Amino acid sequence: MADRKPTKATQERAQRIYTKLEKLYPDAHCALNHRNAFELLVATILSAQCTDERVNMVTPALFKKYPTPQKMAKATQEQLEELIRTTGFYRNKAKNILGAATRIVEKFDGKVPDNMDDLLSLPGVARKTANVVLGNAFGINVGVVVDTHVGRLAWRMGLLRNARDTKDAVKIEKDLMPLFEQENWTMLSHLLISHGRGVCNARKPDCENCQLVDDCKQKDVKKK
DNA sequence: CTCCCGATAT
DNA sequence: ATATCAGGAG
Repeated sequence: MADRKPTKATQERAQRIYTKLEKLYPDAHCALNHRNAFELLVATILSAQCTDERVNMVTPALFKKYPTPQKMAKATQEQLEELIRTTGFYRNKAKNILGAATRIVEKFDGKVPDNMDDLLSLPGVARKTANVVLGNAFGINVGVVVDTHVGRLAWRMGLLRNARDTKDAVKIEKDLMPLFEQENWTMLSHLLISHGRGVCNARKPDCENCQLVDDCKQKDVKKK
């Protein structure tokens, strides 16, 4: 458990990266359309292994029919499945949003919880989804949202202690937290995701047009 | 670890 | 054909 502090060089690189990203994406924000915490919670559950663009195609009809936890809790799983089918994993997701809505009504007075423990008690909600809701719906920075983009970028930019952790979201989160100001944690994931979607994508990173190559390991890998 | 799973890019 | 997309549960 050699949980050493990050090196000063890593700290400085992290700050440099954040500053550049902030200038590149001054209006970075949550790309999942939502009007309140409940909609964001549902949209985030639906976003698993699916583009947020696709999620935004199904949520208007979904929220029109089931705008509140109370209404959604009265839906049948089949009704929900039909509306969310194109997001993939639709049986699990329908069961989870139905179960989450039901639990919110029964245990949380119809309101989406604003703390980590209660959010984690909802079906289909783990740390990533909880961090999204806390950060974007409640403005609470208790952790860093680690999704596939954040994990990939964190590794490419040399912000992880060891490359083995690319699959472990919790370890990635623990590596990232001390490198950035807590008040910036939510924005950090928006910035990394913006860059990860547009430039530093998984398939074909556009290193020629990347402003961060100097702080990136991927450029060496790509030199084939 | 496996499974869930449709849509899109390559 | 294969990889990937704001993951989570068993």
